[in-house]
Amino acid sequence: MVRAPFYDKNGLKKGEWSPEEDHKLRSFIERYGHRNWRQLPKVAGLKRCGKSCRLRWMNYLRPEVKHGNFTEEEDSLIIKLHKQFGNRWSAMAKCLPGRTDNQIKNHWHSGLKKRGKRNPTSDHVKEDSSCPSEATQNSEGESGAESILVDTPANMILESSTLSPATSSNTELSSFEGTFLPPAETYQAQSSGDFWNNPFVAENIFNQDGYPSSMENYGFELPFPFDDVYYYYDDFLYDLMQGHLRVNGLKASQCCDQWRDEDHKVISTL
DNA sequence: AAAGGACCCAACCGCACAATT
DNA sequence: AAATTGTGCGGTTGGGTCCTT
Repeated sequence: MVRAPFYDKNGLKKGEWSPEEDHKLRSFIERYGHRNWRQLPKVAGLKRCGKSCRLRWMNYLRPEVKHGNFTEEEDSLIIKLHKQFGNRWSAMAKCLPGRTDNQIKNHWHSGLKKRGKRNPTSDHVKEDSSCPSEATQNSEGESGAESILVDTPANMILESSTLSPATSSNTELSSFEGTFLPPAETYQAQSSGDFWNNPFVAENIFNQDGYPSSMENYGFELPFPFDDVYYYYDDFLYDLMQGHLRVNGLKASQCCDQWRDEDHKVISTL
């Protein structure tokens, strides 16, 4: 159904996502959110580019994404919205809760297009006040749709990078469907740790099988294979440790310069 | 039953734009 | 102000499945 997995010249995996990769990505985002897609795969231990991770999450793994056939109601709404928005799939997606721009685009090209042309006045859906009108669209761009999105609790997951239930890392996708998600503030309070914002505590980062912790000797752990990422390890760690990581109670930034100067041997002295 | 065309959809690519340095 | 980086969007592709002949 989808492209067979392969590795590009940079060693990044392309093509179909394995269940294990899905699990890693989902677990990581549920726990730490997504602030920086480019760094995320490195930290989460995925051999994927950030763009690929973002796409997988946005189009498939997000708990609020509906999987399954479009209803008649949805079909009619899409036809109507297409008249209003043209091929602006993301704008249309904002009016169809649980549907992604990619889903709508695919669905349109796989039949609805013909139906829309064949039966141009067939929409039996009432005027949807949650979507910006043509006039609003023209004068204010997508602002109307944006405000709707941000106010919806389920969409907090999109707007906030820090949310995530700290528990459910093993939950299957289907179990999320229809789940009401509390606001982001609640998640932050419940979360076991915010990888991107708060001082990082070693125990909070998962160190999965197959990803040995090369920094264990220094009192903290990181979740990816040392050998695979060593070429960017220095810069990445430096950024990572700017106030986000504690080693034996000290902010990593306090020892970072020393660590560099002494060729990475410093931390044992702390 | 087999062939082949149509359909479907996940994933990729390139571009544009906003934010940051 | 210019360059760089990160993100989002729309178009396209690859390949599995379904349907028709």
